[in-house]
Amino acid sequence: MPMDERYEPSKIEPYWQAEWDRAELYDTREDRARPKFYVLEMFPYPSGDGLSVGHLHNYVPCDVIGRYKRMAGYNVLHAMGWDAFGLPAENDALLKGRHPKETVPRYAANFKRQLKLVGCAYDWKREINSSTPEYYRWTQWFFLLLHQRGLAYRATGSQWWCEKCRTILANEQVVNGCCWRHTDTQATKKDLEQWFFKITEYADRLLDDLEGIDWPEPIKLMQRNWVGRSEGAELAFPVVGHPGKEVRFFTTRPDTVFGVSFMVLAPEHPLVAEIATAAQRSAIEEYVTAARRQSEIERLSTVKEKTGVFTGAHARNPFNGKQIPIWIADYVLMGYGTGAIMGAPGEDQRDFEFAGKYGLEIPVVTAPADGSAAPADGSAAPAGRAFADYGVNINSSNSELDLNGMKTADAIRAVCKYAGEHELGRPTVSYRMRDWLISRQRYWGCPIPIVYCPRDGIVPVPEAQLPVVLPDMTNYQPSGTGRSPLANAPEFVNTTCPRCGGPAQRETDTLDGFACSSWYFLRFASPHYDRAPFERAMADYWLPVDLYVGGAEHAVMHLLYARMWTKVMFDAGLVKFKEPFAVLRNQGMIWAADGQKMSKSKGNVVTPDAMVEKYGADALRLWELFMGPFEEPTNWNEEGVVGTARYLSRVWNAMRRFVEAGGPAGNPTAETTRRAHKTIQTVTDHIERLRFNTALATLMDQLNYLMKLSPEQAGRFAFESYAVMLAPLAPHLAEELWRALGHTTSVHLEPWPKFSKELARDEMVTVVVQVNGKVRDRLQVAAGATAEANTALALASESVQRHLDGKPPKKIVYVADKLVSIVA
RNA sequence: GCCGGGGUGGCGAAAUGGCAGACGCAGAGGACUUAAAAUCCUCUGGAGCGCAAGCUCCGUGCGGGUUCGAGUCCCGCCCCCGGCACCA
Repeated sequence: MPMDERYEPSKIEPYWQAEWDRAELYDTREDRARPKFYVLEMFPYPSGDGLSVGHLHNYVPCDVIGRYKRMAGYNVLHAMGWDAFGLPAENDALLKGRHPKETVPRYAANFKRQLKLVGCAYDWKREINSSTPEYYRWTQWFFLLLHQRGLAYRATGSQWWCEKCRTILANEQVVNGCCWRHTDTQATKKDLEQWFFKITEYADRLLDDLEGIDWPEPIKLMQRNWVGRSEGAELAFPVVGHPGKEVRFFTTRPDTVFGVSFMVLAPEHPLVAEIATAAQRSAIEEYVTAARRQSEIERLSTVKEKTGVFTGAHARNPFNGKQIPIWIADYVLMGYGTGAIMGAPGEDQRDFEFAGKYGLEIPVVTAPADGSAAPADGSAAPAGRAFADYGVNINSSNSELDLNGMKTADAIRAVCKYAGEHELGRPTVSYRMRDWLISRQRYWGCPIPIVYCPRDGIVPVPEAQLPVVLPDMTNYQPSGTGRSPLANAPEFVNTTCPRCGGPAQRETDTLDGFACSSWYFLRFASPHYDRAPFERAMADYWLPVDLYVGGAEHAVMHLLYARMWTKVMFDAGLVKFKEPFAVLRNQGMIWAADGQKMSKSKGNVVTPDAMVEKYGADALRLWELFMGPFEEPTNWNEEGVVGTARYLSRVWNAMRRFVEAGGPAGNPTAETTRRAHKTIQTVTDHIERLRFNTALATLMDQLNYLMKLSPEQAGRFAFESYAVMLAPLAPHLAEELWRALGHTTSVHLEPWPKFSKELARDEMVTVVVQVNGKVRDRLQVAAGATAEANTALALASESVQRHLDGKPPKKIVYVADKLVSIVA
């Protein structure tokens, strides 16, 4: 078929997109003779702004992998869906006065149109939307599963609250301690009964199973730090004058127990009210109120000076009988450990600062193990800071226990043993991670399938009655009471108890959006199955995900929650894998040309629509791939698209010249054949390793080479394999080239080209000759030449002789086919 | 403050411890054209030497080190980006 004189993407791209749809080219096939490959990108929230070229830096590379794997012989599952519940949609709805039920599908349709516009190949028959009853029915089902397994419970949690909005605020809606809409109104905390998932029960497994998955190390590290496992001891000191009352606390350094000079309780600690003396009461109350106004990040800031208030009460350290003051301070959090600590200022920098500020004693009980700079006995800490490292105990003994001279690790064991024998405490593991608060006082979310019955209490909605449908409210403004807008829908709230049939009320909170995204990867395996969240056989076949791609901003929460749910499913016998994502990669963020985040308000958004119109979808795709390493962030630069568009034009012209010459088998030289095979080898390797930028550079290089040859010299193999390799990268142009080469089937059904290692091997190599570390000559020699031969050639070089200047070589380093390094 | 990732031409970037700057953008010169666009060819890190082919020196944030050889490994700094957690 003859080719047009010029490459005009606007003529060919819509044609092939329609053709692929018609041929159902990207429908998932389940050919059991082929291995499966499940590639997935984190499903997006379909915003009204549509996709930017920044988003495509995730979708285009995944599309390339999906297309490549299909050609390489895999059954590929690659589908797309919408994470459509949540705060952004609800805010957008309140702002524009349009119901999310109407806007979400419209926005999603726009995303879909844009993805099709750039030629991304998804199996759209598997499209899912987390805000549809067909989907969230099963999110509710999972809630019931967790509830049934004792992993969902109710407890008090505090939430930010704005007195003017009369509504709950998300963390991100609190700016400088005030409401985002009312910058003059201090946000306060409101206590509410809410639902939690017991993710802490999975803490150790979430840590241990990181070992077996291929994820970026920084992400694994962030997860480990988030879980924050630490080993230590839980001890208890009795409160003086309050028989039966004690301060229980966790410490990682029980060895420093002889150096405790005070205790600190979190301001919220229940013991505070009981033990505070009358004289201190008002100061305490004032401090507690102030502490509750701060965000956690503020409270935990290291740059801020430590503050606290004395309760007036004392505790007795049972290890040495000392009476020590009990304080409260905001640097101790109720949510970690037991909400209390022992103050060992000689060995903990925070305690050191606190003791310094309030004139508390600073005993020293640990000395450096090497004996250097051993602090003087007594109360003065050395060098103006705590000695927090492990060392050797000093000043640490009572009549039964003598730690002096013991190394820290041994002293820890000794204290734990002693504490156990005297019922003072026990070794404990503590975690930084807290349980997952899943209640949201919002309208646009998945209703929690729970009913409150005056007779039967908390009753889960039976599975057969799912879904609990989100009512179609016209007024989803905040309720003003702190409850979700659903509380304003009596037809929703008022129901009958599933157990006794009597009048009852529905739970009005909705589920955290992270619940929807904790299982969606399973839904794609059987998206229309209506008897369970997924069809077992399909899940067994497709899961786990072979390549999961998304931004590093989801390093912790989403990925941790999805991992936890998967483990719950495993425990329930629903799936046979423990980890949902075998391989994870993070694409680099694309900033706008001005280095800022692309956003409509900044007016720096570049849309795929504009780029496709100007340069074509293939050119845009190629620039997304070529602009830099896939995992590195970079700034958008439109001028680069000119380059990839020009490259595609050159491909077109080269192919046209070849086809017009009759597409000859030709008689390529060994070198030309070698280059063709080596190109396949390199491109294959680089795509496998997600190094799309260098894969493309290799193809550009090869094109430059082919253009210097006549069609006869280049030969058919070079051009055919070239067109096939272009298929995942520039899918529209590749179809056109393939057809021009005389084929009648889609290039996307072709097998990935094979190369011969034998033929790809270099015949001639450049051996670099160095004298004293500087390059002085280059030898063009046959690959595999002997060390003797190459060394002799190197020494014979005129330039080498000149730089040796008559001196005899002292040493010669030889690297086969690479280098002769002469040291004179 | 802590943790993680970076710093290479005018720009985006290449480079298993072995030729620094592949590939592209921008720029300069030339060919084609009445002209322009498009396309094609040549040059393009800095300094110096040479009529010339070419040659020499310097150069991967800064300062040290290891090595025959360092953009790459080690130690100490500076700057930028991301994340967050004073976690007892």
